Amino acid sequence: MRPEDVPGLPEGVPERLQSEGIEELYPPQAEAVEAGVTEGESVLASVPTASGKTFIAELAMLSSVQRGGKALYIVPLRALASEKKAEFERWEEFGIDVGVSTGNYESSGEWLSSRDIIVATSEKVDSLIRNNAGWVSDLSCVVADEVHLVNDGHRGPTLEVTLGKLRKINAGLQVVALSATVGNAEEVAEWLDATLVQSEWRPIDLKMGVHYGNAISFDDGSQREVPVGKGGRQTSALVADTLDEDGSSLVFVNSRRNAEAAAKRLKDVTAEYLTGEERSELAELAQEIRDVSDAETSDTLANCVAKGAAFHHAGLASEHRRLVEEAFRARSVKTVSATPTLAAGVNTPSRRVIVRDWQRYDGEFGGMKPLDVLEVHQMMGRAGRPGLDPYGEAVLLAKDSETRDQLFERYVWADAEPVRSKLAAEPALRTHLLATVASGFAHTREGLLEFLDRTLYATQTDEPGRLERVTDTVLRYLEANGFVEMDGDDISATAIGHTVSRLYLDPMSAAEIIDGLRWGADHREEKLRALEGVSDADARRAASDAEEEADESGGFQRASEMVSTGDEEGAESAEPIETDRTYPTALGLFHLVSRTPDMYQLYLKSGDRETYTEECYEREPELLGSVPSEYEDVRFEEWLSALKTARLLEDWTREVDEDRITERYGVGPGDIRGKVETAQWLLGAAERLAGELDLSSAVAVREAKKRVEYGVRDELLDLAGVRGVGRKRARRLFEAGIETRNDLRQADKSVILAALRGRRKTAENVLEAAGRRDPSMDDVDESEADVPEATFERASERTEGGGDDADDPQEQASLGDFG
DNA sequence: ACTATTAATGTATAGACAGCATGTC
DNA sequence: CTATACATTAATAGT
Repeated sequence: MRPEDVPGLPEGVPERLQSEGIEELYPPQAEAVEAGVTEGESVLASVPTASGKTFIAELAMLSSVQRGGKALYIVPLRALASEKKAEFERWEEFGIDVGVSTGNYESSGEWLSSRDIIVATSEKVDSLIRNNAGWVSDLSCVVADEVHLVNDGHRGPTLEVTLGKLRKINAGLQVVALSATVGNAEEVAEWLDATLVQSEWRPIDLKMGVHYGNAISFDDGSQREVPVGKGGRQTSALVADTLDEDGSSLVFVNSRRNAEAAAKRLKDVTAEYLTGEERSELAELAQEIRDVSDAETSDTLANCVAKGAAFHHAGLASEHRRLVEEAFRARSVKTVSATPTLAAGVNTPSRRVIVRDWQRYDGEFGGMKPLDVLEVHQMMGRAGRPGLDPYGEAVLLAKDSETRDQLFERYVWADAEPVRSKLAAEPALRTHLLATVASGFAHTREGLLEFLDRTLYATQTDEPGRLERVTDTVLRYLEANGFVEMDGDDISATAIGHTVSRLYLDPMSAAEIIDGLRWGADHREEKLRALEGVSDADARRAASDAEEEADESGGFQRASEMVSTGDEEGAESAEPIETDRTYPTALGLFHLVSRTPDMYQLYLKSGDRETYTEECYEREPELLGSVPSEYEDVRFEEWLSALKTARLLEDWTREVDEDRITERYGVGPGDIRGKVETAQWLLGAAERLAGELDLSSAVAVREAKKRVEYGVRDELLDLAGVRGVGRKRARRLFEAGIETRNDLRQADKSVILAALRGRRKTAENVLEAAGRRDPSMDDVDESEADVPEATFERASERTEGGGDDADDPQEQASLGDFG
């Protein structure tokens, strides 16, 4: 089938496709068109990765808009939203507007209702439905990308319920579901009332195989000799072998540490193959990576990248990830060792994919658990760059012939598992039942059950009555916590229930927050009294901490870090501002939101149990709730890991350097970012709840939220709110005597200029943002700045350990990252 | 006695969505 | 109840 044979497309589109080089549709695409995707028919396309699934969706959306409709494209990750948007924007010349809506980004300009194609995550769509976004009922076509994710226990139910709601709101809605090849595609298609288009066809051939001994055996019976050499490392040999043919490779491993370790080893392999030009290109990239963050991870990554290897995992800052992905696509980075992040994320094809680890530790399982076939197939599907490679190679590694046979059996020959709905789990139903009631999809128990009956879960349950039972349990929970009211058969959401639903909170999180804030209000006087003594104890502890660190640190670098910490915490004890004025304290609130099911908690390492047990009793007066008994193992442990998370957030708001935080909590820069973002969201929700329930803590919550947002102590809140001023500049200004926004308007310009390290343009922007009448720095003399410059040097040493020669863009990098 | 190699022991384990109101150099 | 890779430390062999 050729583009001009496709019915229903806007005029000019087939010509445009031909100019893009599309002469002939891929077989699955043609099949989808025959099934009527461009004529409003629902279709489930279950085909391998990278075989033109998105194009099927595009055809459907274009034809739907052509008929006067509006399309929604649901993506599984925020990072994919912008990628898809950019892809769809090439249709703008045909009068098609594209908009994006995710938690952190919304298309500016016109309202989404004026857009023809909207790209959003499933959670965002769910949220928009809960908040009655008008355009939702105008939809004529919805695309669900990676629909097999309904199998995911955490996020699957949202996709499932959202699709159900969209179809209920809009009878006759065309559903185009895109899925990897799964075991029960028919069943999924049936659920969606869609025609199934299933195919194993790929635009580039994929050879799957297992490496064992000195050769890879492929599924087509062929063999390729790849001797392991003296190092005995299969991965190194395979990467070198690919490089001999000028190809890149992607290595999937099962932990962050392994990803980093593998990259460190592989850099010695890749270094051999670099040209001089590549070297200098990579050196530049390495510097960019270092500039993203001053954490150790950043340095390690830069060192690897300089030699042509990289690692990729969720502990990296998103900027890091982007740089690595881009460099890999541009082929300057020769190999990337990655955790599964990369298999799910943006498109990063590679000549050869090496699935080194096919088992992963699973705490619940209690050991190493083999990965799902689907997951391994996703990784292997990254092999082969369209138009560049003759074929892709995906290789598993085996140490003995037995494992080799087992791997062939388990992954190479095997079909993917069936997709199974995870909707009947309590946490999922808690959220979705409340939302279903609150947004008026059902107002009786029967109505709820009827709605649930249309989900995938209902079509595949083998345990009749289970859904009904869990529904009743959840309804009782929601009623007991005051989120719904039941009057006979009638169920309605309370005011607070509506709020919780709209805030997109797990009702259990909301309950925890409300309980905590109320508990705080009840114990306010008593706790404030207990806190009187705390600032001294706190100071003593801080001082002894600093000494300890001084003892164990040798060498120049450590010593300088030590100085910075000691000084910084010393400053704190001199001026105990956090614990004596407000209640609840920031730590108390951080702990509260951290023990919520919406916060992914930090893992307690060995020794942490003791550390945080001690910390817990010291800071007990600040915590909003009574400490669980140490004998209640699980509850106590959760309490402690929430405390650890809270301490990380507290450090962040005490202006502790990023690299100190990563070191202290054993996390990466990306994790800090994630925690900060989540805390910001939850504190925002807490503020709303406190306001709605008339709790006096709303002000304290707001301040804690602001402090997390800017990453500063409270005395900098005013300054950090000025555009162009982040935690570092605010601190400098403050130390130079500029303490408020008003000071920025009034103070001597030379002082300000000096605090901003003599950067005139920056200073002007800052002054303008602060509303100063005469922001110009033209008449300010460099020499006048001499005296305050000295003041500033001291200030800089105090907060940053001195010796910080960072350029403006560098300082701002971390700001932008976290802001 | 001292270093190089190896064995024993310890340790840690993937990922990432959402409110609201505006805007980084 | 289940594993594995890496890092660190202790033990052993070799010089």
